Amino acid sequence: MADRPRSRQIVDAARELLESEGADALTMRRIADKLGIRAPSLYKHFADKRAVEVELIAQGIVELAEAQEAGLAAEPERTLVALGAAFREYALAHPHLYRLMTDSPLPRDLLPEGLEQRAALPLLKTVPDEHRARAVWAFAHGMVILELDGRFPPGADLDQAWRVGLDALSD
Amino acid sequence: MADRPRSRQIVDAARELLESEGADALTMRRIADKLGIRAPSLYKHFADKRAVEVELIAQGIVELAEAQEAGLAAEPERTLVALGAAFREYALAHPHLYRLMTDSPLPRDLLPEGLEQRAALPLLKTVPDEHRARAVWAFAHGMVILELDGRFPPGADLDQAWRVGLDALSD
DNA sequence: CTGTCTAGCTAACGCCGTTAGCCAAGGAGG
DNA sequence: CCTCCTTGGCTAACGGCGTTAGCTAGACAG
Repeated sequence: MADRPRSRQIVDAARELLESEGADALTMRRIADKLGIRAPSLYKHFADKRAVEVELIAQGIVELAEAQEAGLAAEPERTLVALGAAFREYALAHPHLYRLMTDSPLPRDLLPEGLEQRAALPLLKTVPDEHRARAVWAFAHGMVILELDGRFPPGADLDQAWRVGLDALSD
Repeated sequence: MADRPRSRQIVDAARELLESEGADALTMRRIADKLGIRAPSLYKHFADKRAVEVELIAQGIVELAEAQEAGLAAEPERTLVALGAAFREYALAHPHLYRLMTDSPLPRDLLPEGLEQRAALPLLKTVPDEHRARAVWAFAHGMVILELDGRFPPGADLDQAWRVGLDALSD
């Protein structure tokens, strides 16, 4: 269902709304408006709003993984730093999407099989120990989401915090 | 306004709803129901729903700081471990409140003066370097929110991840 | 020609936060 | 004692939300 052309258009419209105006703008009526149809018609293509969101979440997960892989490829030494930089850069470039991806419990049953492992690959390649990898993930996610939410004091040197954190978690 | 007795009752009702049924249950009508009044009457006490939420957020910040201080006091060695344990314990005990506290950009202008510094004190006492302190905060928040959102693989040994992370960030 | 499926539509439901406007009770000042 | 103002309720309503029910125009198959 989700790969029919109309469904793609719906997801594309949703993504545009989300990225340009944030989560509040992501409503069924607004999506339909963009396509020149009425909101109830969307339900011919998706079971509910959550199903549309899940598509966006899946997109985000894939793109975030790709960004990390590209970061690794571009800077084969200092891999953890490259990984962290790519992670942060993607999140800051797509703040609303990143928030959507992480705001709610992961809808595992609705996501494509294997997506989760795929997303974890770049990190696990760089940090083979699973416990340490989880610590790095938590650190990176924490840094990004606190930055997105403006929780650090204005003017705080976040580059430095990233450096200190990744350095400590490196060895 | 917020310290008048009726206002306290409203915040108490809101907190009960939030903690027992989650954010979806935190509506002006549900709050009013609990007090045997109608939703519009709440606006005699609070400008809008966000103002009620801000009270809850302020409560959470204070309690989280107190929990960390108590944790430190109980285990004066291995301070970072004590701090982390207290942090995690509080968040897991009040998942919906913790989420409310961290889901949105911090409403600095609406919070009592000095609250933010107060909240940071236990950590800064333990980790004087501000950059390292921020890294620890990000790690702790990341661990907690990923755990609350069920993002770690089921069965993952999170105690171990906490240990590895805090140990790495310790020195 | 007939039937079925697709993808649109309108109308409506029950929520939500919020506003406008009314009113009863109580205390303050003359 | 009467008047006036403030406090804290109320009802009615608005515009938005996700969603459902039920209808229909068109394409396409047998």
